[in-house]
Formats: sequence, structure tokens, C-alpha cells
Amino acid sequence: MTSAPKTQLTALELVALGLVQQPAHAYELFQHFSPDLPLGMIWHLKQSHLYALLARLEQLGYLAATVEPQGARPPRRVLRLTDAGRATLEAWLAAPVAHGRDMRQEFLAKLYFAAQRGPEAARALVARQEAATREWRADMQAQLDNAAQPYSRLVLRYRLGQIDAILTWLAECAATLV
Amino acid sequence: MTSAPKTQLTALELVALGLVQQPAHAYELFQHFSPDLPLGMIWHLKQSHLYALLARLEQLGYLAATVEPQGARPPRRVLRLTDAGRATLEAWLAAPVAHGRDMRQEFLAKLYFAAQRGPEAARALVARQEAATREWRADMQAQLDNAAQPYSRLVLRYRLGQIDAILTWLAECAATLV
DNA sequence: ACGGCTTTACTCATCGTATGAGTATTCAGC
DNA sequence: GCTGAATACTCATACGATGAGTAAAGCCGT
Repeated sequence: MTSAPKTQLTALELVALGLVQQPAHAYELFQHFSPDLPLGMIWHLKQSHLYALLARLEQLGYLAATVEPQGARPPRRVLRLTDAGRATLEAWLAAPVAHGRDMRQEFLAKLYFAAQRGPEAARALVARQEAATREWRADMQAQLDNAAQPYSRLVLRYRLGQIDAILTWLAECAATLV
Repeated sequence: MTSAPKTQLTALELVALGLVQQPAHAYELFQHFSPDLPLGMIWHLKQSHLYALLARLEQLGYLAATVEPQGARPPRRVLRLTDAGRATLEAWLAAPVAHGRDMRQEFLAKLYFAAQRGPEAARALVARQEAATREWRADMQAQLDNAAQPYSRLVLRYRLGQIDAILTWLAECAATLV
């Protein structure tokens, strides 16, 4: 009995889809994660990790490969988005992240791709994220108002502080992306 | 050829060691991760996850088990810290976390155990973390001063904002733990 | 008092991701 | 002409996490 195919991709898998918007081979994609490049600031991964991840995306039908022989050098497997891949990518890019903990990698990556498409796309993403984050804030504040134990209050205050810092930063972003 | 035993425990494994300061069986430890209890606010795990993790710690020599039969009910495997386990735990509890991303779970857990030992222990941990965090801040500021690309600056500004929120919160903590 | 549900307590096979290590060729520099 | 880096990909394995299962005991209603 074959197991059900997984439905939800990890953030890193979605980032990979984002990179394949321009068809490319795995080795080329890997360069994007060099520490001095934007995505390399955010994510560190090993070569074999990326290859495995791309193979998975291919097998799931989000990517398709065509082998391009090139004279002597080892042939390249050029990857490109399938329709399913593109649809999944667009849905991901349009949505804000769901948790504060997803800001530091996932949101920054979304913003990277959005910014590539121009300032309007980036501003739209920032605005949507701002709305979502304000909801977290209200939720968190409510929880804090109901929390009695000192330790719980400490934890909730920590989270509230992080959320407020996110809101400040998002406002700054919106202002920067004129 | 037996592979080298792993040296660095994960944060969750260290949290488990913290819980076993009072000898206890796995099922009992699992209750601590109920969503309404302090550690449950911070970490969510499945029962089988905890059992697997404890077995690992036992096999690595950080925990030792003694089976306690109890009349009819299934016998309990009561776990307690070995000397190695206690030493590792103490070292962990004494040290601040190394990255901002480790605050939300690992540091909050350390603080939980430190607070159990009394306000002085908690204050000491907070003070050490404050010192470490101020170093991150200086580092980050320096990177920001050297960063030219707008996207890099955005990323660094995000991190700086989070770090500042941490510092504010730590100061608040210090004030609360009178 | 008895049928069913929850709690206690632990086991185990399996999955899926991540990692290290390896392969083989080409190119650039000295 | 040699060495070392870069190009390009493969593969077995390790390890953490998960679902599902076991099995007896306690509790609750009727």
C-alpha cells in the first residue's frame, strides 16, 4: 500500500520553488545559499540537503527536470516549475506567515521573492503580514490579561515584546519600500 | 566499527535532564508538557517522542533507570540523573544561549529551571544572558554599519529589532525577580 | 454490578529529513 | 605539467519524530 503523498511543503521547499522560477540546475541553485548572498544570510544548508530536497519536489510533481548534456562536463539536470509548482509557490508568496517564529526565515524569504517582483509586491506582502501580526498581538494581549502565574506572564511578555518589535520593523519596511 | 557517540545534546534533551532532577518515570515527565503547564507553553511533543528521547539519554549514560513493579499496574521505569547527566545539566543551566533564535524555547526553559531554584539563580541567569545579548547587539550593529545592499540591511534591521526587544524583556525580568 | 471510557504506562516498526562521504570531470593558476 | 579548486551529482546511513499499538486499572453512570 503506497502511503498518501504529503500535502504541506516545508518553508525551505517553498524557497526552493521560488528559486526555480528561473529554470536552473541544482548546483546553480546551491550557489544562492552562499553566506554572502541574500538567501545565504537566512538559510544554511549542505549541498546534499538541497539535492535531496529537490529530488523530493520533483517526485511530488512540483518540479520537472530535463537533462542537458554539455560537451564534456557532467550533464545538467535543469529543473523548472510545473503548473502545480507554480500554483503552490504563488499561494505561498501571497499569504502572510502564521507565527512569529516563522518571521526570521520564512517571512524574510517571502519578502526576498516579493521584492524581486518590485516594490508594490513587497509592500502588499508587508501589509498583509502587518494585519496578521496585529491579530497575534491582540491574541497575546488577551492571554496575558488572563494569565496569573508569574512564569506564564514572563513567557507571554516575551512573546508580546517580539511581536511588537516585528510590527515596528514591518512599519519601517513599508516606509523603506517607497 | 561503532560510530563516535554524539557530544552535543539538543535543547529538548537538556530540558528532559532538567525534569529528571526529581527522579520520575517517563509517563510522569510527559505530563509536564501538557499545554497548560509551563513547559507545555513552550514545547509540544508526542508521547512517543519523549520516550524515544529518554531512551537515547539513557543509552548515552545521562540517565539511569530502575524498574519499580507496583502490584498490578504496569511496572514503572524510574529515571534519575547519572553524574554525567547532572554535570551536563549544570553546565547547560549556567550558560546563556548563543543565539537570538534560541531565546524563545531554550532560554525560557533554562529560566524555568533557574526560577525553581530561587530568584537569585534566575537573576544570575538573566544577567549572564543580558551580557551575551549585548554582545550580539554590538556585532549586529557593526554588520549593519557595513551592509550596503538594501535587502541585507532589512534583514539586519529585523534581527537588531528582535535583539533590542530581548534586551528590554531581560531588563524587565531582572526587575520582576526582585 | 457491569459495560464502557479514560488514564496509566510503555513499545515498536517505520518514515522522512539531513548528513557525510564519495565520484568524476574540467578549469584556472603557478 | 601539476595541483587545487570548481562543476555537477549520487548514495548509504544516521537520527529524530511519528503513528499505531498493547494492556491493565481506575472511574463513572445507570
